[in-house]
Amino acid sequence: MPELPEVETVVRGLRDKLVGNKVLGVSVLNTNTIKNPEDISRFEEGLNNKKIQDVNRRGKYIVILLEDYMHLIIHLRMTGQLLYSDDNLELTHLRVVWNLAKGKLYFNDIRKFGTVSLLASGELEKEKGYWSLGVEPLDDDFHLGYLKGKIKGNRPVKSFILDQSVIAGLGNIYADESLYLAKILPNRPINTLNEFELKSLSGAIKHVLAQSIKNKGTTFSDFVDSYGGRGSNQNHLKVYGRGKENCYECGTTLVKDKIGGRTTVFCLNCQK
DNA sequence: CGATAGACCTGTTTGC
DNA sequence: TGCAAACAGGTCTATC
Repeated sequence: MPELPEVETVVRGLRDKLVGNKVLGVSVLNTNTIKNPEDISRFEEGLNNKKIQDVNRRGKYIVILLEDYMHLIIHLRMTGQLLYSDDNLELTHLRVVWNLAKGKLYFNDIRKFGTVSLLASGELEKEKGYWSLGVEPLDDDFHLGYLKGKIKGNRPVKSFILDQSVIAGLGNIYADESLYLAKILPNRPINTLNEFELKSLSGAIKHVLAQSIKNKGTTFSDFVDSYGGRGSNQNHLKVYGRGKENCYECGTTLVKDKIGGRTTVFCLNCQK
């Protein structure tokens, strides 16, 4: 479900409610949600009476920083939801609950793919996906030079930009949208893109992500913000989910194909 | 090194 | 209508 804009929307909603708040206790309802289940007692007790100092996002990871440099690292994967409420919520797929001095934090996840781990500062490399993340695409250091430095081999440009060690937080929706906006075919080998195309691509990625954050993310079915609200960016998508429909720009039937194992939609006329 | 398939789960949509 | 297959925003691992 959630890519960078959705995770950013969740983090922005949580920050005010969590920073300065304090963890009183944790209930784990599905042990497999915890990344190191053998360490479950440490997870359940390690946060008691710890103050929350900050709530941030890195790629698609949510990072909650607590006293003593403890990091609560949460990945929503496909259907995870992180909800805050002052009242008791009845949730059908509840996996973890944090009891706070004020309110509660709920991790709800239909498919159980989501993960939560508790790590000290010196242990962050244990979270391999987190540790090896590439640049934040909305930061200034995501630019032509960065992309050129990352290019090797000839894999499809779509696989390249979905690689989290290249661009942190880009997922299937915004990869397709960015390639459409940049007018580049998703199966183009990455080493055939010229500088102009790489520049348009990085610009398109920034534009598409920023627009979705403004719209509070894309909601098809499961994504909600930290209060259960839906995003509206699904009303602005140009290609994702529109296979066999007509291109808004030229009317050509959009093609749906598999690239790098992921469903991909594009316009054979607008994209070169 | 890269590409591909399968695994992890549950719910919804599609196709015969 | 009914049921089985296919599919879904994401990673991780094994295998070639």
